[in-house]
Amino acid sequence: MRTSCRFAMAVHVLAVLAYKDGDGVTSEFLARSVNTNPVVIRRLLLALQEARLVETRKGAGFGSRLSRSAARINLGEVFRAVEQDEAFCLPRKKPNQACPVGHCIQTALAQVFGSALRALEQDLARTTLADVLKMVHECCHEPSTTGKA
Amino acid sequence: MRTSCRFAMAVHVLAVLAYKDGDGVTSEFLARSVNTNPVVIRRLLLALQEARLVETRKGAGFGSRLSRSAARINLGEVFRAVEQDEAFCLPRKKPNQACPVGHCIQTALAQVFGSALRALEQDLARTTLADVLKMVHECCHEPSTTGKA
DNA sequence: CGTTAATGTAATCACGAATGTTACAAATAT
DNA sequence: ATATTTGTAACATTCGTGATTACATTAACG
Repeated sequence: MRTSCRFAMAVHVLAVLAYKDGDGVTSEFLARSVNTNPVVIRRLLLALQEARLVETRKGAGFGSRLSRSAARINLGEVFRAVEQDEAFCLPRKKPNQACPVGHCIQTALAQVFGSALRALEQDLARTTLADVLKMVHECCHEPSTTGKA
Repeated sequence: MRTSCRFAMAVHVLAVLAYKDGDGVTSEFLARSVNTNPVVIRRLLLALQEARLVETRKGAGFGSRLSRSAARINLGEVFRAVEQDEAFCLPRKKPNQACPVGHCIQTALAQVFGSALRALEQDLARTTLADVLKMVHECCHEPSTTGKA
């Protein structure tokens, strides 16, 4: 399985917004933290806006901030906001409809995929953005960051 | 999220082998059902062989068959056999290490991803290849396949 | 107002991963 | 031996994604 990086980037962006706790953060600042282009960030923010996870304002001195507290945003929502298209993909070419298995397999796979996706989202929903922020803080305050690994 | 098609193809291939119940099936036959090239199938079969899900023999009149009964193969195993590399991907470029969030986010994400992957595989493990075969049969024997939906 | 700072968005490029294809060596049944 | 089939290398093709540039739009602030 290969996911797009959008989910990872989205969590990163939201973690920065949580870290900045209410201050407006520009797409350029976010881009420097993620190490990418501001336009990529803005595209991502559009999806997060639609899902009502962030609020964005144009104009001097603004940018984006969380629209709820970090404790009330879970990663299941983030996943849905950002990976709306089908998570599992089917082969490009349609299977051979003359073969009984080829004719029916996609229906069967749809069921399997649907269930797996629900399980995935449910697990993600158990972690909130506040949990992520806590992990970040713990990692930052670790005494030795110079170990060999 | 976008997965490769390998998992879908693998389930399709295994379903055909289950359908053929013990007979040797050639990569060419499988390729016709999946509607792809035999070499693609053979590459997939290599992974399934390593995972001890199928047995393959060279030579005239052979091919591949399941190495266990369909009821004793679950889709979690198939997923692991075929999607061995990291399911969730991180951005290509490393985040800005000077930013506290950028410095720590990957550790946090690794935990989140690990848990989500386990949940995904556990859900897949609840379905066996025999279940898939049953779904295929049910779909084939449905009286009306001509409905508008 | 006009200036400045920011987002929204279209168009296009670049890159990487996956699949598709061809070709041929190696193995095995008959 | 011959025919059949897999294993595998090498290369082409396709496709999705991220990166980049450019510019219109919006909004604060003097």
